[in-house]
Amino acid sequence: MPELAEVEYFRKQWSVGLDRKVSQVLVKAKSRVFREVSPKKLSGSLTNSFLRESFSSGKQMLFRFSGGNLPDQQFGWLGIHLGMTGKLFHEDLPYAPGKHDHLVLKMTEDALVFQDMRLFGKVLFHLGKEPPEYWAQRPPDLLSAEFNLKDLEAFLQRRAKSPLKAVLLDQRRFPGVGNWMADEICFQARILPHTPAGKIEVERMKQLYQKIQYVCRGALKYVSNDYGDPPKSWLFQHRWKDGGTCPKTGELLVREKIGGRTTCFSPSWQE
DNA sequence: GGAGTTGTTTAGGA
DNA sequence: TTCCTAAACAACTC
Repeated sequence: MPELAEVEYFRKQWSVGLDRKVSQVLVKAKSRVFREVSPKKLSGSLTNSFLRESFSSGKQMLFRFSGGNLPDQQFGWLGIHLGMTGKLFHEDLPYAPGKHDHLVLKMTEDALVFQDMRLFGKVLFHLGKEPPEYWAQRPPDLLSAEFNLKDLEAFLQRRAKSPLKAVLLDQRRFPGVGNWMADEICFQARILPHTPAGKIEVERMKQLYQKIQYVCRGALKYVSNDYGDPPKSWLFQHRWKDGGTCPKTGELLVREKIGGRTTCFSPSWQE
């Protein structure tokens, strides 16, 4: 379930390859994950290069390579989006790619693997001194100072009629927020997910702003290091199946579709 | 066998 | 035009 913190967890799985040489690049060339890039160019460029650095921002990851076949003074920038079921992991060599492994970087001692069962993920590649354009234009991180209350307010006004839940899933403003985080934010801020974004009053807006940061920080703390779960006091632990109860009131949680996505909330707690 | 699934893009309707 | 919803993408599990 790759949202903000899961993406950060997966990014770190490839850190064993930092400053190691890519001895071989295996690609499943016809895979849908290469729909926006030439797998040949990617594997040719990265073979014999060194993994230097990695970044994550929202649900996007970027890996920087240099040396090897790459032109002098230029970097290879490998972008990965995990979609619904993508994962990054490392395995000891020798490693035989499985059915859903689309990209494998064989390093000195490990294989760095991108696996994706449902193929909603994608691979991007850019050659140049600077990161690719789409990376430069990504929206501000929710835990950065650039994400402020005023902008939040303005954005909710712009989508005044949409349910808050649907608005929170918009990656252009809430990078990294996925289905469970959107529900958790509504739960922690005590706002019902169907509430039209334009109908949230000033006090609750402040609460919402704080809880967005609280949920992002908590998710990173609990999930990004070892893929652990958030605490029992979070909706997260109770939301996945019918019959779960609210950790605040003990009442039955409600599950329904909002904004096209399964949404879980506690009616009396979130009023 | 049918329904549901953690994400994003697009087509088409309001 | 603008904004929103539903469908499509694909392959698994329950």
